[in-house]
Amino acid sequence: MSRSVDWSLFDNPAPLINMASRSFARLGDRQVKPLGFAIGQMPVVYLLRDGGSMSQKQLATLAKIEQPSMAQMLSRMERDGLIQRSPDPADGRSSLISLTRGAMAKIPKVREVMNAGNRQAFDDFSKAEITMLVDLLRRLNSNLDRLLAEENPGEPRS
Amino acid sequence: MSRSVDWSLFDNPAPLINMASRSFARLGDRQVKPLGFAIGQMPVVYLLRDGGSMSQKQLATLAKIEQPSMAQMLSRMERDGLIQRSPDPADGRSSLISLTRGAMAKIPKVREVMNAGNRQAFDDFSKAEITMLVDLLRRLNSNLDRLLAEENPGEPRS
DNA sequence: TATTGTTATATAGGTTCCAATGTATATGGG
DNA sequence: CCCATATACATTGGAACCTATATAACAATA
Repeated sequence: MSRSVDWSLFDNPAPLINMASRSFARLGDRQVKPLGFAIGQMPVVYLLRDGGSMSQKQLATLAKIEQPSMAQMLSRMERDGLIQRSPDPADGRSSLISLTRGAMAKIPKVREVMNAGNRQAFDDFSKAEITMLVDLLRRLNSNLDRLLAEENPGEPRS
Repeated sequence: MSRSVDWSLFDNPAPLINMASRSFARLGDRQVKPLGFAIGQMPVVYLLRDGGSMSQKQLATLAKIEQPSMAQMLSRMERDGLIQRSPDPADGRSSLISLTRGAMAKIPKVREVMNAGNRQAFDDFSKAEITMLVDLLRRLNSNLDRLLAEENPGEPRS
């Protein structure tokens, strides 16, 4: 009677993707937490890694998360001494965000552990298989973006 | 100078998977919210869909989320009239969870909209490509599980 | 039976996401 | 110059995860 109970629950792409996403997050958090970072902060670190600065809006757009999520994350990063804000001389509403020297100094180690973790996760994958996976995921994401944009009466275009 | 800024951020599998997971969640939420469900509740609905009942622990294990996450979700589902708890006659600590009649009645429509959404997301994918994607994801998940289990001094085996 | 350990839930605290809304600064047209 | 609108950011509230503990019932044993 419990024949198909826990079978097809993880046979579809969506739950598998959700599962992988959570596992990556847990694993990544373990890797970068000793360095004082969280996994969700990686896009910000990446975007500001060469000492540049940009507005909260830019960061949210490039990292593809909503502005409130970015605002919340930046306030935690500021609290933890990872970023600093300086008023934008050209626009009184916005401030320019950059990494602190302490955060910059830790970037090499961050790259290192992240790369190591990635290698392990794709241990038995051939280069072709990784390429294939990335390609399929990119197509899937573009489909999903389209669906989200379509059914969202919000912003048809800019 | 902004040559590689927003390029390689989404070239690796992990961020692509995270992105897809979030998109699926948003899309799924839109689809099942009119029916009174949330996307995260789908595993519970699936596991109890034929009127059976099980403990919170079983649900958490089968849905592959932690027990506190399940507890929190079940309390929301109870609040929303989707599930009911009855004391387990055989064990005073646990209660048996089952779907309410109202929730059961809505399952066909849930299946319908979920299937439709899935079809759209994989619109331009061949059957072989979906199979390939599922296969790659399953392998990835098993690698990730292994990594999480290894580095976790917590539960070696059960 | 009293102690000790295990198990099922519950609770607390924190992160990352979302939607919706408020606030303050720019900006462009009358 | 003033007002309407657009924009940048902040705030609120909620969902779905996590880790770490507490509580209470059960189970095994000394």
